[in-house]
Amino acid sequence: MAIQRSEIVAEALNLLDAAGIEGLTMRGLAQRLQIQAPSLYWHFPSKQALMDSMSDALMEGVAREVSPSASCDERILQVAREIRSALLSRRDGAQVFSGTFVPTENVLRVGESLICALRDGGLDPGPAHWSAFSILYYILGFVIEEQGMAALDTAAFDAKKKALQKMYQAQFPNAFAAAEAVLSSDPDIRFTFGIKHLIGGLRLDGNSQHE
Amino acid sequence: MAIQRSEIVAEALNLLDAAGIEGLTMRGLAQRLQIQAPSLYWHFPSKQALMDSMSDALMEGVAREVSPSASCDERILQVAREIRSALLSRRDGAQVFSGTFVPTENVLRVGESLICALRDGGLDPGPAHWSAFSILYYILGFVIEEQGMAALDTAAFDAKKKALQKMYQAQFPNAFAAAEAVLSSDPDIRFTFGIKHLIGGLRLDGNSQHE
DNA sequence: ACCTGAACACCGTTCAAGT
DNA sequence: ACCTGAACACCGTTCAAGT
Repeated sequence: MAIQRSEIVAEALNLLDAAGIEGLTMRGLAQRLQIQAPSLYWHFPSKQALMDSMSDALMEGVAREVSPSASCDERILQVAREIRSALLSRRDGAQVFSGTFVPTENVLRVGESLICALRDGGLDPGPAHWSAFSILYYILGFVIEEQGMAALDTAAFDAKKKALQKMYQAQFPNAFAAAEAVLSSDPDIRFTFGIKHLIGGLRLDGNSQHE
Repeated sequence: MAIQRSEIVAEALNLLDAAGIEGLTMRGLAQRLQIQAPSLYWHFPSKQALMDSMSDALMEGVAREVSPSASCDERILQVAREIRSALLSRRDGAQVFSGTFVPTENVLRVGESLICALRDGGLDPGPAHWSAFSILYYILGFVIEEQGMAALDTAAFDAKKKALQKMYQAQFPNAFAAAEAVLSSDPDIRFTFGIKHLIGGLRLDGNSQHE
């Protein structure tokens, strides 16, 4: 019985979880599927095409039901959190997703939900569109860094801290404080704080813009 | 006469320009330097360490002289443009820079300049700090995508457009319009529009917040 | 239509040994 | 201190051939 494209993608995500993006190899994937590596090239023209499908699959459950009664802020916050969760759900998920723009159904639906909420918030098409990208890039950048830090072993982590200590703290006091925060504060809290601030800056109707 | 670390980094950037991130190999670099690949491991413990140095070198000329007379908005805009230029100055520069946080002098100076401008704009340390990350992530995400699109040959580019056409335009009208814009509009204009809107949302003193 | 065997042209990294 | 030769353990991809 022939193997399904969807099975390959699902198993590729399992391999990603188990071995990280470095360990995501065509040979390793083939082995898990009990086929030979070249067979994969009948289903996908390249590893990149497979990773594009993985990116789409990552967004499978995101923005499925966006509560229409919620405020625009809340809808954006909800979708943003769902995107982050989806990227975090697999090791190095953000790195897989990053890179090239993939105009597939799941990705477009996520984009649509963000832009819709922004438009409902009173933004014109242009600003809504740029704002959606700002939000996506923020999430992607945040999670790439988050998963990158998580991938460091304690030795590498300490090395980073050491490198930072070696800089003159007095020379770049603000950047130093920011770097320390990245290395030590709770990412959930950082994410919520940052995304709320980003949303709060978008001048949507109905948020406390003038206070 | 022994080779300098800085020569290796400089040549690595040249190789990046010539061959892209896929073609950036220790063997290829060694050849350009007229040494053998294993010799590089006396100077750098790993390829990643070399790429960290490349990231730092990319930021070499950024935020060197930020005009103190300019408004906060203008200073941020200037630094943002310098960062984008720096990333664009080498093929796949944004991808090299992306990934792990590198707390080196050039990187910290760039961060410092952004946070300083934000603080001068009246932001408290926390918001200034998150806003700086939002701006950095926006730029990084933008340029990764920009360079990713540039790397597509015309066949791959057309394939993306075709994939987009195959989606029901009516299903995701806003995302569709946004995707079309990414594929066809001038990146310089898109960048300026997006970053200005992002800065404009930060509620700095002295910009037209209430209009 | 779907898969394999064998091969091509590479990788990053280690390590003993050279100078 | 700095570099080499040889090797280890891999890669993505192609392609003729099998079923």
